Amino acid sequence: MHKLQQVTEKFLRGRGHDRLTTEEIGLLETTVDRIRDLPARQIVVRAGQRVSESSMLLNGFMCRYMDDRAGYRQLVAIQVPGDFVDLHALPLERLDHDVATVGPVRIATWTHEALEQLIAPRPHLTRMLWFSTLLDAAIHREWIFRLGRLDADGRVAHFMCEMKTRLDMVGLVEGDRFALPFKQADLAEACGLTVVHVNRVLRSLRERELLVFRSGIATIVNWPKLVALAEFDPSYLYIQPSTELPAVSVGSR
Amino acid sequence: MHKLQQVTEKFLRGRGHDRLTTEEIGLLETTVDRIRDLPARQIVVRAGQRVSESSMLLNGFMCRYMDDRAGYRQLVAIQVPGDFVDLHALPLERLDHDVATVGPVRIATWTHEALEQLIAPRPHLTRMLWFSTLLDAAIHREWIFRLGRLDADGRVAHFMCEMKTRLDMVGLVEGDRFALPFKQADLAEACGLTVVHVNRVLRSLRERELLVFRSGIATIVNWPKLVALAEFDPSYLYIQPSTELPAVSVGSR
DNA sequence: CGCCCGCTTGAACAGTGTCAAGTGCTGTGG
DNA sequence: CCACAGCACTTGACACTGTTCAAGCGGGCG
Repeated sequence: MHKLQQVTEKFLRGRGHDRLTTEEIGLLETTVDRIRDLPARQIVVRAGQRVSESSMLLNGFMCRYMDDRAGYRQLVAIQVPGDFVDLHALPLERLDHDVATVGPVRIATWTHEALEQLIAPRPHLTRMLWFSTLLDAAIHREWIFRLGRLDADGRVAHFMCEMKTRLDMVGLVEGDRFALPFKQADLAEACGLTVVHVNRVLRSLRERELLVFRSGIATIVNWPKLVALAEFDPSYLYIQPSTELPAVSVGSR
Repeated sequence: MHKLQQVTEKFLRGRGHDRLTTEEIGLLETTVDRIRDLPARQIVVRAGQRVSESSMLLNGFMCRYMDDRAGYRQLVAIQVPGDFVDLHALPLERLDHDVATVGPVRIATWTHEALEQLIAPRPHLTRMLWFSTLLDAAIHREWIFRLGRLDADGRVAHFMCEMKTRLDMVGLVEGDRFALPFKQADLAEACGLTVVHVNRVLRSLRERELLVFRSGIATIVNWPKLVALAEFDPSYLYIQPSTELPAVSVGSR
């Protein structure tokens, strides 16, 4: 039905020690329930809701977030192409947060029924999916660090370093530039800051010639300095050190 | 070797929809590699280190943390009795953070070899272990919310609400009091604050008659007000709503 | 053309950090 | 038994980071 690797092409690309087998890839490809396009800023899953399918993001950006009492959002995760967006819903059954698109996206969806049948007799595949949910957890931890220990400049810089590195792994960085369909308000929600202050931070980063972010395009101007400001160490992304992969450069440290 | 449920007694207690079978419990009990006592403030795993065993916390408190450039720590997780401390190391193989004891602890350890043999032919057990690592991820997300959206009072209050609720599930709350072998400096590291400010927050919570925390004992004075200040909604802890469990009260909302 | 949304800027203010000093308890050695 | 050292905690004064409130700008789209 779907060409081999059409859907899973970017999944776990460059991550971890281990790899999906060709058979596992084929099985995932053929058991996809459907592929859908969704518009920007659409809520896909509501917190507390029972979930019976999980999706992989093929194109675009999605986010997961929680609301505070005043209705302000705190993003708790960003998903980029190749990420399983809500695979954790398979063991958890319901989610503790909302899931929404940022820009327009294309997603592939599996029913939990199909996934369960697929993984039950396949410990290795199960392990790979488990691993992918733990990558998200590792990123969560780094976000805790970011919010708990970095100042505003560092937070925004760190966020950008992470995005650059993750997008690089799936081939979505061109030279020193990458597309990021975020408003300043979205950055604010990701970094625990106000829009006004994010604006000032971006100006500061631009004036210090570290990074330019304008109209959804981020341009890295001085990667080493940005990394230093962000105290960014990509080891939490579990990037495969050696690589027989198609040229996917991995942001230097 | 170990009496049934001696080790796993508190594991996943009151959590989630599903449950370990008696057989699975027995298998976990009999495959424990060893049980150890460790002193307070001992580092157990270093970030980046290859890990070949995972431990369940039987008594005491452990934490996971990351260091910033200046050497200050940011706690990214607290483990309480019944938690698998570093089970995520099984799929991840190495960890992106340090693991240490807070007070003195007792832990049970399984080799990854044993766990792998155990889970390979057992999809349901695998699922339960996967689930338990995702509970940690859900807590991570709530910590992101806590740090991103709450002020200092709210953060400390939220932290205390979470501890109270989690400890309640494993029977470690007596009335409105529970032991928490934390220094104010530890709270600071968990809440992204300075020690000085944690001290002021604790005074404020005490004076407002919400919570008293002194010499490692937390006393809830006004739970509803504390919960409100913390914007605490325990649904992220995936507490089992119905319960045929031995009387384990679950902090009211 | 004009409106709206996202971005930008300024000024005043609040919350938290920093620095510095001091208190009180506990354990230890004289 | 007391003195003292060390550590956790406490408090005050002040600086600074980030927020709040308010206003203005600019470009894309109906």
